[in-house]
Amino acid sequence: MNATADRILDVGQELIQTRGFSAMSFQDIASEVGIKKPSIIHHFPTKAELGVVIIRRYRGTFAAQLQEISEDPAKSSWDALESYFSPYRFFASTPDKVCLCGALAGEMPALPETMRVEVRQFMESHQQWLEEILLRGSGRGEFSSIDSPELLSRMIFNSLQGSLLVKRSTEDLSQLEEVIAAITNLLQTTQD
Amino acid sequence: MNATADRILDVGQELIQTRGFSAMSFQDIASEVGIKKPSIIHHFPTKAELGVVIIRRYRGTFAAQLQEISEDPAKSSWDALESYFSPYRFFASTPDKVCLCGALAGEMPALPETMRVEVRQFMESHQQWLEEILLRGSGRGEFSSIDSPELLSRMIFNSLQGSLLVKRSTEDLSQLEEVIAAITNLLQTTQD
DNA sequence: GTCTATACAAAGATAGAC
DNA sequence: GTCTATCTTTGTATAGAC
Repeated sequence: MNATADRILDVGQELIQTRGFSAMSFQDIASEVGIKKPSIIHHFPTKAELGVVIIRRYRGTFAAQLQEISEDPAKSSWDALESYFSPYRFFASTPDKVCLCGALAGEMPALPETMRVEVRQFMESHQQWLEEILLRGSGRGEFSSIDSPELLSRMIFNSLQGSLLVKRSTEDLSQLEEVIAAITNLLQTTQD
Repeated sequence: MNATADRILDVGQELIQTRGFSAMSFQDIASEVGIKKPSIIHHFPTKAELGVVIIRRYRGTFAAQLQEISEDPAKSSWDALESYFSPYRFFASTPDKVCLCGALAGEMPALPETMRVEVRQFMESHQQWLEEILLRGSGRGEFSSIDSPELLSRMIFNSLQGSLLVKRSTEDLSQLEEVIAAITNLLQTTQD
């Protein structure tokens, strides 16, 4: 049944984002969905395969959104950047939810290789997208002139992911907003 | 025996930094140290208590180093910042080692409260130390004038922790150096 | 202080009935 | 497609001999 499979993916993703892949079990998912453990295994034969499907789905929705944002002629580079911040803002508004791939990055050594590949691709595609937006915004004169978009895109990406990581421990939900403010200042006033 | 307890702490910390607290077991430590599981429990009755002692020790050595750095009259604010980057540089040079508390922050929801308290204090003390260095360096004219040291200290701290997190997934060890370069540029040229 | 032996719980996974 | 029942492994932790 497709609806059940979708529920399993939804609940599984939620649990990874709040507790982590290692700490999440088939039993947790089963209880939440309202079925038994073996029913999950019927849809996803191993935990690793379930993990891979969850990440692929997550990557897919992000990829579609990022493409839409960068191809929208009505959006300035500032708009594009704001759109990119949006999911981080959502995660930051919750006490313990983080980016799916940020959560998985924290337990890379414990993940099966099939999942590590997916996480790596997520990271690389996001950094590349950011780099393109920076390059474009700088070229159009929307952002301050940027010496190295590659370098700056990494700092931005790392600080966003880092904010979610640190937020979980300090429970200070304002950290992300402060990082975004710092990034904004940076793009307005400096020649990096 | 004190030497055994120290070995347990060393190996336990190493395993948390490379694999994570949940993924690490008494068995892993025992094998590495060369003793049996119950011998560990004789020194540290529960996994939570072992975790707390490891974090306290880590916090302690960092606290001593940070105090020494900021009180050294021979060190400029740039020197202090460079010294602060040093352990991150070391972690970044390894394929999968991260800051102990960065690793633990990734699994906060799965940690016992006694450990969460320790992690939170680590994060807060580091951000505060950075803020003081920024304030001092800005006041002395060593750094560019900084509008909000609190805001900037958070971005720097989050981007450093984020670099280690992301490095693990991309296996691109140069990420941290690029972030440090961006921070340096920022403090030299901009009024944040 | 370290060991053997064991208790107990929970994990991922399989077999087979319905 | 979902279930009950079970296997196997691994985890934390305890009891008690040496």
